[in-house]
Amino acid sequence: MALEHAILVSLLEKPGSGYELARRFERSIGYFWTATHQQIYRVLKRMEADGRLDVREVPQQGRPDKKEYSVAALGRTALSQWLHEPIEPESVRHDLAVKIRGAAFDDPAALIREVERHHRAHTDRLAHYLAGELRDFTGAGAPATPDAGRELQHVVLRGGIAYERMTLAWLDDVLATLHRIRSER
Amino acid sequence: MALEHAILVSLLEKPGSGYELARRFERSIGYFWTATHQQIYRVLKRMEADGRLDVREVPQQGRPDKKEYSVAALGRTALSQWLHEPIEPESVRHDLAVKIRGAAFDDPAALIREVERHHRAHTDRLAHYLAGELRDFTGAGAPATPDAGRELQHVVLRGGIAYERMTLAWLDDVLATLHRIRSER
DNA sequence: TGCATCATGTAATCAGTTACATGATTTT
DNA sequence: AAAATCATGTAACTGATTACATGATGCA
Repeated sequence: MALEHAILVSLLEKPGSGYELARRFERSIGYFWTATHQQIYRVLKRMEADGRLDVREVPQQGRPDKKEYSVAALGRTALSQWLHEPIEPESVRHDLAVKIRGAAFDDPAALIREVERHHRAHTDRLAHYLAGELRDFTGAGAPATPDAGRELQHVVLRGGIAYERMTLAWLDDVLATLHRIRSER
Repeated sequence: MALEHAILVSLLEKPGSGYELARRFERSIGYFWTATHQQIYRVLKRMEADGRLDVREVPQQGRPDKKEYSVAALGRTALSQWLHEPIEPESVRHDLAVKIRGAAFDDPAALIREVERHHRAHTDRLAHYLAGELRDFTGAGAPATPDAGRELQHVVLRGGIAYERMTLAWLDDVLATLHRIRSER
């Protein structure tokens, strides 16, 4: 269960409420782990009950009060322990690949639109990552000699960028293949 | 739920038993969708009850009897319908990236072994994919003018190869970063 | 004799998604 | 006046994993 660990990492980087975590899972942390607010609230509650997190009620003006979570000693040791355990290289789940192979039993040309849609989504995501990289790591405002934490954040972001670039190149390949199949029959 | 659809595609390519499907999910289909035999048997039973699959008891000699599943008319239309529905570009779940960011709060150097282990696993997987490509698509025994089905299988496999290559390059980047961090402090 | 392969399943649990629900404030 | 943002949750369901369970054949 890496959601708990992703939450621990995010709260170590900066304490925050369930709502704020849900935001982060749409941004930075969400580049490599997704979660909805429903899931987050449930897990936060459990982790607090288990003593992994501390909560603090923060009254706010002009906004509803929030519960600010931070990592307790137990949470830190849980994370440390997980970091020292080996994990399995993840198994892939790729719907679009299932569709592409399924298209052999249907109309392959009908998939072109869908693949183009995915291409646009990945183009957007890549632009978003690159903007983030410029803002946080390679731009004028970024520190010249980053600490270990920033270096690690950056290498993870570079992974996201490499993934999106690879995916776009592959989607080009898929589109070329679909066009070829359409013109051949 | 793409498991149902992955099963439909696999059974359209070739009918087979739950056991055989479980094998395939460790090989070809498993390149982009994983499932264990427990899951497969459960889903097969449900799909048969829903009329999407036909079953045939096949007596065997020297082996236990098996139930051979094949796609029924209802299954074909279900697949066709799914192929025409748009799906969301998948959300990523990447444990190792969580670990890498978490390492900032622990000992980054301790991750080097783990990353090296992943590197080896991906090297093996790439070799496996490349061997499959040579055997089925680019080698001497492969047909010179493949049909649409084979072309689509090949482009999916090329995606797997591209993914493994990208991952290996990124893991090199991660290792270089971890070594740099270790030597800097 | 013991291990690997073929073959099929149940039960319990955990993780994740979807739908429903509320209510204040701020911006258009 | 309506829509978006901030903020937190419950309930039901679906999907996935882990553990348990059985039994035959074939090979070393």
